[in-house]
Amino acid sequence: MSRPLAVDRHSQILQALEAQGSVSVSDLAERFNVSMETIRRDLKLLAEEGRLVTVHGGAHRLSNEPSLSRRTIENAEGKAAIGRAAAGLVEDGMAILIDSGSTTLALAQALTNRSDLTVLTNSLPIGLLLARTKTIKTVLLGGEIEPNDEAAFGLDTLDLIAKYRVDLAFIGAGGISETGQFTDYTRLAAEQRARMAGAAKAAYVLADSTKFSKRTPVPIPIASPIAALITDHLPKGEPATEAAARLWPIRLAGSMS
Amino acid sequence: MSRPLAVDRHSQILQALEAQGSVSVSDLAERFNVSMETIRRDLKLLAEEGRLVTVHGGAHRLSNEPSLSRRTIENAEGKAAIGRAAAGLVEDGMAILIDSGSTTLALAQALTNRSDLTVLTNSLPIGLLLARTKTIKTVLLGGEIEPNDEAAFGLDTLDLIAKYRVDLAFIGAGGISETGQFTDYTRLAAEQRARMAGAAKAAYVLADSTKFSKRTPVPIPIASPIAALITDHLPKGEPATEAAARLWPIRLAGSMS
DNA sequence: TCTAAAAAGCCACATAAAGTCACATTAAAG
DNA sequence: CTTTAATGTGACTTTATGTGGCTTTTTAGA
Repeated sequence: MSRPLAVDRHSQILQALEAQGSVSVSDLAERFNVSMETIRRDLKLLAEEGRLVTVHGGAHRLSNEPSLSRRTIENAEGKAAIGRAAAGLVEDGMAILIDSGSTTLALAQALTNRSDLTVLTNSLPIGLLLARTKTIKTVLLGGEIEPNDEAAFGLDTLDLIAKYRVDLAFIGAGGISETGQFTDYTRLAAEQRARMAGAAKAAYVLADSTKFSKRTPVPIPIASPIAALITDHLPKGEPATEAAARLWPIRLAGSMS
Repeated sequence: MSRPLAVDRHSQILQALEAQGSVSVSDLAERFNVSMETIRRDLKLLAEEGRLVTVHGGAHRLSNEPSLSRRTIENAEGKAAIGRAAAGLVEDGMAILIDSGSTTLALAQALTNRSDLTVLTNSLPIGLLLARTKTIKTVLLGGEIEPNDEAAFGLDTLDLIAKYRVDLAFIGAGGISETGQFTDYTRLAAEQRARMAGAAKAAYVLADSTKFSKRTPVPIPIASPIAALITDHLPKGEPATEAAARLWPIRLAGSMS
């Protein structure tokens, strides 16, 4: 008795997944006349290759993962405190620029009860949040959307930044290096954040305490000195903490309720 | 006896939430033939992931914004049918432009299981939806955000549109005049939609049947002839229906389930 | 405004489907 | 004929769902 090829089954599983979005172990076992165990082994294999995600009872396509919302949870309290502190710097009538990221999203949240502001941002969640207040004029800096950040990056975004001049800019960062420099994941993102800082009369960097122990590859080439680094607290013993404290003025956000 | 996948239920709950704004535990329990307790556990899980908020008796969207969501409900089935029909025109590898609006949002929804597409849009919900697929490259046409439309309009948006050339454009409309012309609420929006149509090799207008009885002040100055008007059905007796049928090729979207 | 019935939520426990792992079996390859 | 990779089997564990008792919230009537 000849045995059907396993690879055929694998490609058919992927095809079914493409068509239906999800598949169940029991259905597949019946369809291919193999045991559920075999199907499970198939799915496990394909999952290790990163071609699907297994769930109880079957598997579904990768996608629709709440990448941003999960990050939002990390040190949510500290970020909220930073957001409130940063919001305190914003005066009525100002035009400000808010970078993408979970910490800057906390700032946007803190601004929702304000009015008579113009906010520029490249972040979709921030844009949506502020536009819905209907009291804050919101400008979205368009461009190619980076799914993980849920924000726009690219040539178009850089072009748009260059067209505006704002009072304040609030910039995020991927991490802080041992030398106290702000760093980012990609060359493009680093450059874009630097340009954002350059478009404002005063630029603040928002980075919560977890950033001091994160290293990302690209330094953000900030041209003009920043007004302050706003953070929730300074982790002791980190080389990044002391280096940053020597380089930038630091504002601590009281992380009370 | 095999059990249906829980993840499918979860995504359907989220989808229902997207369309209706809120869902009730008892309705969902009946719809999926599971106990209310199971639904509660689902909602609790999704709430912990930050994808909805639970309330007594059910759940609703976070950031609940009525202006768009209410419109979304109006003739939701017809719009979904239009979305599916329009999605059928989109081939792999294409670059397309999707205008803002509830009807075009239905198109975006129908495209979420596709890949190898580039989509340009000025709508924040559409941009967010498609970017999260991670398989569709999404470009957001930035500009000033109009809160009611949750989309970008303005000089910046027009500039960005001019920089791109796409295969297909799908345009919305505020209403249809007695002479069969598409109309809009503001001069700017009308101009912008016309430019969008002009940026594509072929432009389709998506307008559901309720639009034939709506009159909005500004005609959309479409320069090149559109490829077709896609609608769910043609209301009888409306002067706009007959006028539009004389002016544009019409595609009817079968509004089956 | 107060109060009682109804609806919804919560929790602990029961159960069946799904998953895991070790081992047996079988077909293909050398 | 032996080796190897794939698949099946059965014992056991984990997960998902349902059920019933009890608490909380909502609603409606006095």
